Order: sequence, then structure tokens, then C-alpha cells
Amino acid sequence: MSQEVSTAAPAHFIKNIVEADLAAGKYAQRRWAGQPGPAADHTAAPPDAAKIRTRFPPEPNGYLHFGHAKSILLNFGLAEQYGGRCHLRFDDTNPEKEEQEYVNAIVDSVKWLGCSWENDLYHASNYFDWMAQFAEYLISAGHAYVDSQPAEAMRATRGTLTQPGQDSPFRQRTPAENMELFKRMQAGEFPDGAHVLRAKIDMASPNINMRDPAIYRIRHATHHNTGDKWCVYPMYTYAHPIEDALECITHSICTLEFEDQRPFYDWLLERLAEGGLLQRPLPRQIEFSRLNLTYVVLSKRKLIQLVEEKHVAGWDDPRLPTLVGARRRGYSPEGFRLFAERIGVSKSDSLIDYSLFEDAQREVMNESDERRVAVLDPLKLIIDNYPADQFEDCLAPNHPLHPERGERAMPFGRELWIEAEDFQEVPEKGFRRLFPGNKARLRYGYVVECTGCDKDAAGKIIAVHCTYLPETKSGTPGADSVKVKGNLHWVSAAHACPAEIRLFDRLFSVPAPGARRAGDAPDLERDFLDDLNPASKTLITAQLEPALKDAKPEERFQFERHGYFAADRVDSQPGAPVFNRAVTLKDSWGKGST
RNA sequence: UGGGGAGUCGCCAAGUUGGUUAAGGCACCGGAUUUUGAUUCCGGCAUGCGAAGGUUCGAAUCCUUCCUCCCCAGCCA
Repeated sequence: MSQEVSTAAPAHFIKNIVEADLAAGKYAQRRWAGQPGPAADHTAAPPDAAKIRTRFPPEPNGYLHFGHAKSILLNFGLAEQYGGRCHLRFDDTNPEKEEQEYVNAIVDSVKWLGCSWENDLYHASNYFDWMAQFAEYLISAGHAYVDSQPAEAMRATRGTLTQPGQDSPFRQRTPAENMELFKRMQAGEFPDGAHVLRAKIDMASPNINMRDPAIYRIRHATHHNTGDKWCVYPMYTYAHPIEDALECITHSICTLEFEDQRPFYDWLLERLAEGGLLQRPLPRQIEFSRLNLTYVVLSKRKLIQLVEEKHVAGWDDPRLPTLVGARRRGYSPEGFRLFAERIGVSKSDSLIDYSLFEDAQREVMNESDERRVAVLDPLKLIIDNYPADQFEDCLAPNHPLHPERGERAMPFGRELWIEAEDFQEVPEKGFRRLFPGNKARLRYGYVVECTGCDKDAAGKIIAVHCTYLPETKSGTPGADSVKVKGNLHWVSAAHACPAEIRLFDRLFSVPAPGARRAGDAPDLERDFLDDLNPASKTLITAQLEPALKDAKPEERFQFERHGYFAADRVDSQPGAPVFNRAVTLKDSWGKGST
């Protein structure tokens, strides 16, 4: 093959389908008018330069989350990999739930993930004319009828999982009657719920979705895009296949719960293509399993509840698995890509460890982020043999993996801030940092020997004392004259910049929030809110090295020995930084071997 | 109980026109390097592919039966 790209990322069943289709030349004859439209528009147009077309079709009724990221990266990734195009399409067929605010937020998030659609940004609501025309075609061909039963009657006659449904008393209306009624529905002659247009298929079908599904309902509501132009709106079931076909989508990828919908998808498109309304080959629906992650919730309903009941600060709360939350927290879009690549795509229900996501983030950030020093839990270290009025520079590389990124100077003096946990008056087994009598290196500076500590009246340690070994300065010939195992970071107390830092832990304290656990009463319905982690957010004041003071919003660094921190995109200002911890560094200390 | 899906190492996941020792990633366990207890590097990690039968020289891949889990009865998407 000319494209070795496909070997970079693992294979999965959808790629296999696409490759087989491409090899068979299935879409070679497709034409594309440069914009969506029915068969007539496309057949006269030139061949489609895009080898395949996929789409990401969110309903603009909420914010995107990690699950959407999997779908976005899959669809845009496929298009990119196989010389195709991916459309961003707003599936806005329900005027009552959708808002412009959401479409804007969705556009931002998809862009943030690094996906681009150029001119292929569409709205299902812009296809309403075609959809209505197609419905009229279906009526005239005897494939659809107007049902005037109330919703309750429809429900009652739909049958059950094991029993067939019954035909509506209105099922035998003639095409002419149906056409007149549907026109009057569109003209606004009837109130909401008075009639509904239904596909005429089979009320006894074992697949409930084929029991004459509703395809148009009356809804006197203002639509965020079409305003008051319409009072009838197509149902997802009907609208989605048509949206795909109008846009010449080749592979319509969605999640597993739509599997039962596929027979209708194919039925509808086939009827319309028979009528000459749609270009062949028709799009094909392919389903994959949605993302499930431990320690978070990814259902729209639950996310809304968390926000509305103020268990979190808003949709962009860094603890939330929303894309706006991820951005604010400081997660990297590339990390999402790596993650998506690693979890793969399949049809089996999965529950992925959150740590897999974190690890992908770390891997990306380790490579990209510059290093800085911050002391999160400051304790004073006094170097008794270093002059009080003296300061010198210590040089620290910005990125140990990329020396070309240069280095910066950190002022060193008699009084430093060190991490409180880097000193133990009586060291636990294996501890190799500061304790009386022990030597350790002040990273990029000198080796020091700990001599003791000061305590307040309550016995709390308030300062640590040491002496430094002048010949051991990093970067000088004598640096290695004294070997030590402990290595700690520090910031000059006279130069440090105090700053607010937000530490985040998992939002929920159990892997599957809301799931029943061993020991729970069998009939107990567990509320996912009961599993909220009360300590998911901690605010601290840290001491930062001077170079961090002017960090720009969204700028991210590795704070050595701690993790990756991003300047908050709304609260942080150069000169007055506020950092969010995106993810910690791995820490194997205390995890088994000493 | 109707229909549609899925079950391969702790978590994912290749492989499924039957053919030598069941990819890979993460996790985990060793060991090396290391001025981040980080990174990096080496090595280890399923006689087993939901279960039981069967076909075959040979089966995760074919057949039979069974078990478990997920989805579907909106004028939501």
C-alpha cells in the first residue's frame, strides 16, 4: 500500500471495512456537488475528491464530553487517514432542547481537539425542505401515513417486546388523504400532538423500531436556526439517514444503541433511492461501543445534574469529564489522541481505567512540557554556612529531553523553601532525602548535609537546618565528588512567587459511581451522587520559582517531581499566576520495594 | 420469554477464508541507567481464547447445546 500510515495506529474493524470498501472501489463513482443535496444535485457534479466521507453529528443540547472525543477522533481520524472528509453536523431536529450557546461551545471543543472541517459544517435544520419533500414522496408512494391517534394510543398499540403491535385505525388512509393532512400539518392547522406522520412498515415486526415509527411530529416552537418557519419537525430516526445521504456520507459511524435502528436506516434510504431522490451508493451505518471510564460519569443527564445542583463549579469545572473541563484543567488534545488510539475501537462493552487516560496525558506532556520548580507544601530550609546577604544563580535546563530549549537561572541563597515531605526527623525505611546526618542534593545547586530542625512550642517543625558543601555545585568539576541518593527541589525564599494552586483528585471515590456494591442491600438503588469524592479539590498556596510568575493562561509546565500544571485559562494572569494540576507524575515510592 | 449485539491475560485489544510456540498497549513484577523515587532501557507476564460437547492430522477460528452481560416498547437523540 502507498499509505503506511495505517500501520502506525492499530487496526480495528471499522478501518477494515473502510479499507475493503476502498479496495473494492465501492465509492469510486460517487459525485459531490460541493454541498449537500439530493441525487439531482450530485449526479451532474464532478467526482468526489474525498475518498470517504464521515461525520460527527452532535445534537446541540449540551456540552461535549470524553465520550464524544472518542467519536470525534475516530471520525476525523478516519477521514484524514484515508483521504476523505469529515463533516461537523449539528443534528438539530428538536427545537425544544437546542441552543446556539451549545453549538458555539461544540465548535470550540472540536477545534481544540485539533480537528478541522473547513467548509463542511452543516445543520440538519437546513435540510428541512428536502426532508419534507421526501416525506411527501413517501406518502405518495404509500410508504407513510398520517396517524391521528393520541400518543397514549400509539404506545398502547405498539405491542411489547414479545407481542406484536396492532395497526392504527388510520393506517389505511389513502395517499391523497395523507398528503392533504400532512400539508395541513405543515401549514400549522393543528395543535401539537394532533397528528403524526408514520412510516408504513410492519406493526408485527420483531424489531420494535420497524413498527411504523413516527417520522414527523407537530411542534409549535421556535428553532434556534430556522426560527418559526416550521411547526413540524422530523424525528431523529427519519432525519439522520437523510442527513447522511444528502451529505454523501459513506460511513455513518455511531454507537451500539443504534444497532436496532439500522434496518430502518436502510429501509428509508432504499425507498428514497428507488424514488430517484438519493445518490447511490447509499451511506452505511456502522456501530461501535461507546466509551466508559472509571471514576467519572459520562451520561448527559448526570453531567447536567452535577452542574445544575452545583456539585461542581460549572461545565468547565476541571474535575468534570467535559471537553471544556479538560481544557481548563490543562489536559492536552494530543493526549486525547494517544488515549483514543490506545483504547481502540470495537463492539464490546468496555470500562476503561481512568489511569489509562492519565498515562496517555503524561506521555504527551513529558515530551512537550518545559520543566519548572514549585514548592507546594513549603518548609524553610536554612543553610547555616551560607552568607545571609549572598545569592548566586543556578542553571536549570528547560527540558532535559531537549537541551536546545535552553536553560534558565534560579537564584540560590541562604534561605530556601523546600517540600515539607522532603524532611523527616526520624526517617522511615528507605527514605533518602533530608534527615539529621544525611546528605542530599539540592537539584541544580549543592549537596547539603542536614543538621537538624527547629520546632515551635507545639512541636511542629518550622525550619530545617543544613550546611552546604561548596565544591559540589551542579555543573562544576566537583559536582560528583560527593554521591547522594536524595535529590530535592527548592526555591529561594527571597525570590519565590506565592501562588494559588488547585489540586484535583477524582470526582468520584469509586470506579463505577452509582453502581451497586457488595454489601449493599439487593433492592437498594444507589445514587451516583453518594459516591462523590468530598476531597476532589484542594486549594493550596505554593512558592514558585521566579520564571513562573509571568506564565500565560493555558501555558503548561511540568513542576519537577510533582506533575503537570497549567495556568488557569480564566483566573490566571501574567504576574499573578494560578495553576491547575492536570495530572501527577508517577510515583513508585512506597509502592512495594523500598 | 421477541429482536439486536458482545464475551481472548487485572484493563483495553489484534487475530475469526481453521495450520508452526495466541500480536500490541496499559497495569504489574524483576533488573540497568538516572542530579525529577520521573523519564529511558532490558527482561518477565494467557498449555489459554465464556462453558461443555463434537468435526478435523490440526480450532480462539467450523458445528451443537448452554451460560453471562449490554441495547430496544419517546410524538428524545
